[in-house]
Amino acid sequence: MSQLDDQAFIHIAKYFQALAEPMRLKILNGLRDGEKNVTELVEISYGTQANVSKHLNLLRESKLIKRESRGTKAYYSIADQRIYELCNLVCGQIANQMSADAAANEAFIFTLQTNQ
Amino acid sequence: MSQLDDQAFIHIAKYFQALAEPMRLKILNGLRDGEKNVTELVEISYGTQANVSKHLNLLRESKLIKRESRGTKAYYSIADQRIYELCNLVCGQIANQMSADAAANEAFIFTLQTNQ
DNA sequence: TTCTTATATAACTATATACTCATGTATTAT
DNA sequence: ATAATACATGAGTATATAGTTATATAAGAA
Repeated sequence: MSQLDDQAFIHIAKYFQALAEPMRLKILNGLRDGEKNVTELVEISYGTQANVSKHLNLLRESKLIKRESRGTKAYYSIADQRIYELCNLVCGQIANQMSADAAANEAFIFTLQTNQ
Repeated sequence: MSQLDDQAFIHIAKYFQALAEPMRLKILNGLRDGEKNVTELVEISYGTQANVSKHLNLLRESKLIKRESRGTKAYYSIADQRIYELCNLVCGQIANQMSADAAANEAFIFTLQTNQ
């Protein structure tokens, strides 16, 4: 396998890594209906301000979200419309439809096939 | 956010976590054209036998692949046909098409939209 | 049985990262 | 200028995990 491939796999792995954290999924889910500032995201996610800020920074570095500073507040939103496909897959109503012990994978993959 | 949601996010995050590792992506990519045994996967991935075995076990626990023991060999394959969609997204020819410094994210998301 | 091949796993190390607490910085209001 | 609000960030801790090395297990061959 070429070094080119290796780099590709590293890139893609990092992409998934950004999505591999419950708090970050919560945050992305919270951004589904439009931009929110940090305080709002803290409330939604039941996290601490410091921790949410860090996750936001990581998501921004991963190009999943973008930041716009207005006054004293920082508004975050999905960076790229194309990401909505993924955000739908990951954060959609699936979460609500799922029973606690039903495999999340099932719902997730099912949605991947049918939602497009 | 309900505890139900929390559980869902945890499940989905674990799912992504399984994909968030270059070696595991290599392995999954190696399985695209059908089952392979451990030795073959070791050769493909340029990993050590012990390490590949561990990744295979993790992928199996995540239900991404399945194992079939025949004789002294263990053959692994994609566990669920539905996972091919994802495997396509992640491990497809994109890797070859990408230049080393081009953002992997771009190619990945583009494929998500067009590849179905 | 003994040897070889194929795979799994235990012990260990190194690194990454999620989290908390405290503090820094920037913007607006008084 | 001072205070208050909103956010970011550094230091430190705890945990998870990728990797190596060495060993265990299991099946087939000699």
